[in-house]
Amino acid sequence: MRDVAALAGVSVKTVSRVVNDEPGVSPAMTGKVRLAAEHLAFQLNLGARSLRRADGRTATIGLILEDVANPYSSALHRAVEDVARGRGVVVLAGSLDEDPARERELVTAFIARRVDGLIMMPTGIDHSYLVTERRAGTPLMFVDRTPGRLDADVVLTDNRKGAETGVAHLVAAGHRSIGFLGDRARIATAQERYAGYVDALTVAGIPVSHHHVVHDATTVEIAAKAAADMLTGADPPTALFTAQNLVTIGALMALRRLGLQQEVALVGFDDFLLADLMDPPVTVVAQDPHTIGRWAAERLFRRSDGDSSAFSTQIVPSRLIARGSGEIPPRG
Amino acid sequence: MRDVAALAGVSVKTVSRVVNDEPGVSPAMTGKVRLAAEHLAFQLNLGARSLRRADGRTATIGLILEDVANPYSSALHRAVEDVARGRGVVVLAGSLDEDPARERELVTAFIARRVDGLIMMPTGIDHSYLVTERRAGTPLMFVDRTPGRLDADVVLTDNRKGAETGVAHLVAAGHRSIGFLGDRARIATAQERYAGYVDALTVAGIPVSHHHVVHDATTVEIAAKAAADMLTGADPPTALFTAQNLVTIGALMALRRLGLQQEVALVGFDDFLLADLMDPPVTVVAQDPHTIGRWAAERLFRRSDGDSSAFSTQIVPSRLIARGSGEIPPRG
DNA sequence: TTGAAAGCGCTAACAA
DNA sequence: TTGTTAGCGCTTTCAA
Repeated sequence: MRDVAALAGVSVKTVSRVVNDEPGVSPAMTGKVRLAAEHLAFQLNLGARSLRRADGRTATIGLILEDVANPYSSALHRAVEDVARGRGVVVLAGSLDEDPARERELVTAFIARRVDGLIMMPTGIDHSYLVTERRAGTPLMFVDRTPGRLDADVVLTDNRKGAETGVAHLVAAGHRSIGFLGDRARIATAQERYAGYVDALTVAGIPVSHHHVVHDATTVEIAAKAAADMLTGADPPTALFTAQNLVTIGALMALRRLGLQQEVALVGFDDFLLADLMDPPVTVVAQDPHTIGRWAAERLFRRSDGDSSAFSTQIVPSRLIARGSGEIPPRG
Repeated sequence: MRDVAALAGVSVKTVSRVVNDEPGVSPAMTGKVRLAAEHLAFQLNLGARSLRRADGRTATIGLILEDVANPYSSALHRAVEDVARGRGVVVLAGSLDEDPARERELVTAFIARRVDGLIMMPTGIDHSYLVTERRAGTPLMFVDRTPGRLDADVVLTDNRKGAETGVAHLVAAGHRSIGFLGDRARIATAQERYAGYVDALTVAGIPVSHHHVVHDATTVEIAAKAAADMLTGADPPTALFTAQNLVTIGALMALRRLGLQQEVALVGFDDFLLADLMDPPVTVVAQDPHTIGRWAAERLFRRSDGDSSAFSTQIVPSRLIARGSGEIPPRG
């Protein structure tokens, strides 16, 4: 910038004014400065700007996801990017892998770079350490899960209601014996979805059979094994409700191997690519990561703009998509 | 930092030394400083550091992808993140959407934040504008596609060889009439894959029939329509080679609708989630986005560390995964 | 082993 | 309308 000022024969402050489109610079000056800037391929240093500016903004936000490569996280990422782009803000992204230590590392790394805000899918049970960052002026938004020991803004899927809808759909098809397969039971979303399953059975007056419930199916293989065991054991269910993506896939593999894919009904929580090309096409309760990301980003920017209303939880509705697997009637 | 110094009763320089683990500070001083820093919840400002430091490093790199939400891009993203994490570097990510203007915006936004390097999937035909940035000291790596009008480091899939392998696999199964469906023909990767298709046919002594070749199937629907037209037209092929992910899905939809999924062989370029759960499971030529991302990041950091060897192109091999659809023999 | 002074590139506050 | 001065938080340089 000094070089530009020298070449244009003006002061640095004038260059700064032109670069920032501040009013009160004569067209002649503006022209000279622009020419010189062009000539020297001048690139504004935003780091230096944010160091000096009163608000200290960096026009950068941090996004902490379970894994940037998983479909749900990356769809959310894209939605956040789109909102940020509209404000000239860029996104630092990082992956957690369900590791609270990694979460803290990422928070520290992003705070050290003075992000204007942080959107995160929290892991672990205690997020009280974040009050310090928030007090220091960094707005926080939590997505997909509620933080532990911290009152904050959250955007969530209606896990319980969604699961209830999915299970009720099976009940409506005539099923009275519905198996539940869920992932890591310590995760709040998994608990909510199980609660929704119980709700639907309760409403229908069906008792919960514990040999029809499996938690902690943390991988596709474990889920497949659990589903196969349930389906080949005594008193097999006529339908399955799978509470997470990978669990759904595991169950599909088990059904396929047993040749039961046209016999046993299946509703999965969370949509996945090509679900409609499976045989039969898979009925799911679809989450809406795009809306979750958009709402979170919009709210974050409102906070950043000074909105200091009370913290709140926004619930993004899920949607049942009937494709075939969930409409199979119980075997006579 | 000034506050920490005041509380600890030392100079800012001493605090700086402790924070940066510089040698030559007495344990007593170190202890006092750490205590004060802890007490004040001191967070180093990396922006200020990089402004002052001789090398100007920000410990941040930029990653410009086709779309952070697409599976190929996001797998690559994750690989880059993993390499960066090992060096305490974070990743700014952005989506291009095949738009050269957006590419320039992202480059400008990242350069303004003084990233230590840039990894990008280029779009458009002219990247000569980047010589300025490179001369200013920002190393550049291109992934997936070759930049236009710019000599640079590139990491690519062996598109031509991979496509040839896929088509040769169909030839080996006895097919002599193999349809080609590709996406946007102006993209270099699409051209390479088409060249591989021609190579395989040429090697087998099979002439290329132009009514068996469709380019510019840019959406799933267009691909499905093109596949259906080809399969229901005069002289339908007994096998299909689809040169891109979405094209493969379109073809699968067409085969399904026509009830030909067990009759017509299919090999697709690029793997996709659940390909092994389709009926029949889909044979593909799988790319390796993880390796592409890792190599690109490793090379970028070597450049950043001063490696000034000649620019080079690294080719990441693809791999044929036979699952069923590609092994269907031609109809008698 | 410790610290004082200068300055990275920019903008706030004020002066001309 | 334009410029001068100071200083953001840190590291470099050099001196004690």
